[in-house]
Amino acid sequence: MEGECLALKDLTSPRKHFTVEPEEDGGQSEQKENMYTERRRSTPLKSAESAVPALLINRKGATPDLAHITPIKHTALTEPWTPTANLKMLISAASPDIRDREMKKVLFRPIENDKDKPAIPDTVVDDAEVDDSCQFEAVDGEDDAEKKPSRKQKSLGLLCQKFLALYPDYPPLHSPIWISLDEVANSLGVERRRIYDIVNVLESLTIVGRIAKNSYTWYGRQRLEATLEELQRKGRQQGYHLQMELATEAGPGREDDGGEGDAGNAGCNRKDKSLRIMSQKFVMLFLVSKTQTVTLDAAAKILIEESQDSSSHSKYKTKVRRLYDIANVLTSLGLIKKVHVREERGRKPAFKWLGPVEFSNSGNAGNTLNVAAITPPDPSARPVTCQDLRKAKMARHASFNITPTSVAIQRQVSSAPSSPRRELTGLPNHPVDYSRKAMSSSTVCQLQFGNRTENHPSAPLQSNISHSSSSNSSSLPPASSHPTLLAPHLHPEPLFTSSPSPHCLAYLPSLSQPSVVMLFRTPDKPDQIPEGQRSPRSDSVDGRKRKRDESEEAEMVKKQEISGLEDRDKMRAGPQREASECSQTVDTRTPPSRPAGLSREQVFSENSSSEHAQPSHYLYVPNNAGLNSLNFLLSAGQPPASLTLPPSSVPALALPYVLVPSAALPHYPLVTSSLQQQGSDAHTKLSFSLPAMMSPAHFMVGAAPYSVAAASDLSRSPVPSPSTPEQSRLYGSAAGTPRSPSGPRQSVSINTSEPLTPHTPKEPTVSSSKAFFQTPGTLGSVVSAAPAARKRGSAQRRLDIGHPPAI
DNA sequence: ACGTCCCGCCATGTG
DNA sequence: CACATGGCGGGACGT
Repeated sequence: MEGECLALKDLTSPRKHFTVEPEEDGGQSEQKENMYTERRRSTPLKSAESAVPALLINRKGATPDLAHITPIKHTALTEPWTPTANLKMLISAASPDIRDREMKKVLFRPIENDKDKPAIPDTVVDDAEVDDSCQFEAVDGEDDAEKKPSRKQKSLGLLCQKFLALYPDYPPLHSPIWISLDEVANSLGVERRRIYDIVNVLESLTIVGRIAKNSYTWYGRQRLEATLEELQRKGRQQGYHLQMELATEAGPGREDDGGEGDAGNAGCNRKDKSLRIMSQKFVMLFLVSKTQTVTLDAAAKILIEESQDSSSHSKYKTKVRRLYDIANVLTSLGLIKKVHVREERGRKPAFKWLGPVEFSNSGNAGNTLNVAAITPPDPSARPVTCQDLRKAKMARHASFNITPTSVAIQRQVSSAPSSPRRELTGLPNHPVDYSRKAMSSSTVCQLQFGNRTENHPSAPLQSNISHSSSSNSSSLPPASSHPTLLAPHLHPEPLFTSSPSPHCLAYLPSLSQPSVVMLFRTPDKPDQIPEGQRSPRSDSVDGRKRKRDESEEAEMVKKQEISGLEDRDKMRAGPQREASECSQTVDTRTPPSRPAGLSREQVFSENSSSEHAQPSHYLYVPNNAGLNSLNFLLSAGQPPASLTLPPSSVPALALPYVLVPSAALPHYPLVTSSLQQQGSDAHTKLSFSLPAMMSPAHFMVGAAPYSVAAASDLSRSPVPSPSTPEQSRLYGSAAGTPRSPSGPRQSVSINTSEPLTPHTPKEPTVSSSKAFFQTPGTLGSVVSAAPAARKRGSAQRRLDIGHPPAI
């Protein structure tokens, strides 16, 4: 026993955390509870404690128990519990160094980062506050553990640290580490209930994957980056960034909006509310946030359907509670830290993201990248689900709730590590890099990025939305936004899968800051795009597209189901890979000025050509100009669109792309439409009335400094609209503006008018659009399989992947 | 007094 | 039905 325990301990704590942490912490911390920092320290302590056989033993019983318990899991590896030893081994094998470094990084980073953060427009984060502290007491050391652990000592954050300490951040790929919840609970001396809380959050980040009933596989941080990237993508698709803005700024009240119709979403199953999902959503908020700081309040509101109504007040409280649980775990992971944001009203508790934001993943060369890489890589990726946001918003009307959709969340079960992931981001080496921040500030410009594309059918599938919702638009406030479509995928599926987004973004780094080029690709229909772009020829046809889409969807659906049933991993892998192409397109460097656009465009298109994925439209934002000046390049191909377009457009046919001044856009009304496709989905989108545009998928804006731009993407909707070509949606969101209070962005409307573009050097803000979003989840449901609905239960997920719970 | 959030009841799911 | 999960919120702890 002891040995065992010890082993664990050893493994865990010692090396990594300790060393590093202490140092840092000391400096800063003040008090907060669980910071990762603390963790570091605490860990040791804890570990000690826990380590101490006594503790464990106590709880659970004799050592034997432990033995019993444990055995199971590790077996896989080789030995049973002794495994601890194994673990150690693994760990060490894993390259402790790396881990350590990482840890260090992490640890340190935060601090640095914090400082960086510039002020934010609206909210300011107090740096000062930030501290991490370790307070926990780390202090006490060892012994006391037994003593009476204070409440803090029993905190989820600490517990999580202990948990994390048991396993290597980067376990060897081949040898999976099995985790038995019972064992862990025993070893950590806590009730299983608590372990569930931790594991659910970890699962949401693909740090662990569920295998079966009481067993999980430990993935460590290997997949983390990919997962985060995926979450970011999804978050953007969902329009969370918009929401964030709204929420942030606006007070309570209005944020909403949203939703619309889909309605569907509602399904709130247990699962929907699960910690896991909530965790993903919460993380998404950080990833799409310009400031990377999310207040609890905002998060709660966004995550709740209704924000704060009175009625919902209790909900709000509950949500906040859960967010604390999640935050504690994330803090332990070193992904966030607690800060306070000053707002008009006063200060609010908030959390700042310390993890990577930009995944540059891809960074690779520029562009390209592999999106594919991204997605495919891990199977495990988490399913995400997000959805809800919109719901939340929508919530306002009760009506929305009505439909539930199912979600299909299935969880994937385990995913095997199967595919080799790509490195997307360089994971391999260093784990996470938190560097991004730096980047943002300094580097800036290049964001490269990737894009992904995917065309893959899968996406479509997901997309489906409930029909019902579709109608929505009317229901909503006009403005609304709803919609985006988002991909339905969201939820249920694993991120990856869905993820592949349809669109590509192109970011042109080269441009100097100010200028940005956004490429929109139509997600859905890849086919079209390519064509259009390449040659002036028109493109095609909507009809065709649609069909395609539809068909694809159908396929997708099937796939999903299947996959669900089987393995998600597979799914992911497959589909995703395709995506990659888009990314290529961009070059990093493109010429700066706007004009360049054309050339680039082509470039892009070509690259992308590979599949369909090419961007169909480009949004070019000149440096100086703000959104105002945005020009849209539409591919000539677009069908109808051209017509509408203003002058420039006209030529469209002839030209591959049409540049549309932003100014012109206004003329075109934005429309939200929901489309339905075949039965299944309806999407709503925002678009200009112009036909032409496509739906863009994402665009990125690069701007300068600070980080990242926000991107928004849109979703994709595959569907062509029935009648119109509305393909385009816009969104706008751009990044950057610092807005302060400013604004009101209109929701839907695009930013065009707004200033967004410019990212100011300051911070990027997101743009305005808020809009839409929809619930992802709902959509996801696409599948609709009805059957599942009730399943929601936890268990099910694993097992059932396939089902959709729809409600 | 208030922000956090532990604790564990008990609903939901599963086998 | 027993067991596994995990939503949920009362109310305690910390400050």
